[in-house]
Amino acid sequence: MMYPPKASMEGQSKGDRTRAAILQAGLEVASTEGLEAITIGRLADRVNLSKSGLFAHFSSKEQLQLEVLQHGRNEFVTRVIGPALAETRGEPRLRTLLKNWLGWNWSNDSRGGCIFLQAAAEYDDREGPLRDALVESQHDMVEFLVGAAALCVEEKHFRSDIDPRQFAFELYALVMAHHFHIRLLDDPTAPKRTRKGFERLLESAK
Amino acid sequence: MMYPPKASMEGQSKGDRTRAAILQAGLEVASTEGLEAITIGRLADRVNLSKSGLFAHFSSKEQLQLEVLQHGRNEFVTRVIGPALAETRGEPRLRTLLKNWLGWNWSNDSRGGCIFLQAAAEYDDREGPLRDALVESQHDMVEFLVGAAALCVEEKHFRSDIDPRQFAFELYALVMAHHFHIRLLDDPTAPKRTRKGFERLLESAK
DNA sequence: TCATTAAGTGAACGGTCGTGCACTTTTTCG
DNA sequence: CGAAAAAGTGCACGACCGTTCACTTAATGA
Repeated sequence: MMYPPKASMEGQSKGDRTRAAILQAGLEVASTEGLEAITIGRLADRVNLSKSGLFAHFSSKEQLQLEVLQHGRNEFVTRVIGPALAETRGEPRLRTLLKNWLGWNWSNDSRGGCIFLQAAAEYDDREGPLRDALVESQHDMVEFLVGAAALCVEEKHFRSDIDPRQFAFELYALVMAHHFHIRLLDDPTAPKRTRKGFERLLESAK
Repeated sequence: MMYPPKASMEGQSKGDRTRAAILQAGLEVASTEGLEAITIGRLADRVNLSKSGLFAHFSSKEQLQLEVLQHGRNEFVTRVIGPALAETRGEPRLRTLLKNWLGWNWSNDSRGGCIFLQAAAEYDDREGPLRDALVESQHDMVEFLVGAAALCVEEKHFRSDIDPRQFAFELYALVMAHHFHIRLLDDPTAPKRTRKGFERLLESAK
């Protein structure tokens, strides 16, 4: 009796805990460097496992990547979508969404990346299950934005002739530009510009 | 005397022609799959050379990538920036710029990619000469946009209180969203939405 | 507690990568 | 034409990759 599982880990076997640690480490790597940058050896070092020890948790590297992506979706729902849904429909929800979305990052340093935007560049030209899963997640994301914009129309926060899909397109555009300016150009004014663009977008929809 | 150089290639040695073919092939690969997807062997096959034969033209793979990126910059200037500069300053120049920008692609199929946006995702977290070169090119790009917007103010096409840098941010945002929707989501309405966003952007600046 | 099962290890495989080198072939030019 | 220089080849190397497998170690539950 040396290292009994802590009470806080109740109901989780050792394997489950290790698996969770792997997926979390994978998400961190994928968010900054991409899903293709995930390497069994590198990830094994990060969680203090041997290559084969880590590999044994998954049937293939692709399966590992798929589960990392799914973990990213879960975390995004928890940290961004959920808080927005808890807000009043219409404009307030949209504002909460953007706030949490811009704070959605994973790395330890101050320039965290987005696993979805990284993966989008990696799989926009490649076929296979990973691309399919990514496309599905981004389709869902767009549809959520469209729905959120449609609610603004419904709640009379927007004019009735506003096209929710066009609104969603332009909102996502701003978030992408934010990511680009922060991460590549290291531009500290990016959040301010993103919010300003957002305000203009809202204003022209009213 | 079997295969004399054609007259059209006058002034170019065989080595120069091979080099140009390599850079062009490299640009095609980099535009769709990224600069990191460039592999000596793959590129050698594409231009019918042996690995070492191709390698002999460059001092390292990194140097090859740098030259491919530079080739991309040159092509972008020729095909996008140039035609815009030939147009009247202000709004007409901006419209020409966007038109050619959206047509800026390199692949054979209908979903050509942009070497800069691909590379942005690849190097936004990595240090080194490649990132430096990319950042410089994108900095220049942004400054060109800022200048083009500033000319709109100067020509009284825009209100005098319009911030050119904010305008540039939002314009680039639309182009990024275009790329994303075309390539990942395979959305044929992307050009229409991009132009609609552009019109709204212009309208709110007048 | 102790046998059963789960979790993790280490070495090895075939494959691809960038790079170096000795060599052959082709181009170039006096 | 023929020699010098340029261009291209073939092979090998060390490093890292994903994956397999026989094995050891640790966790689990009756």
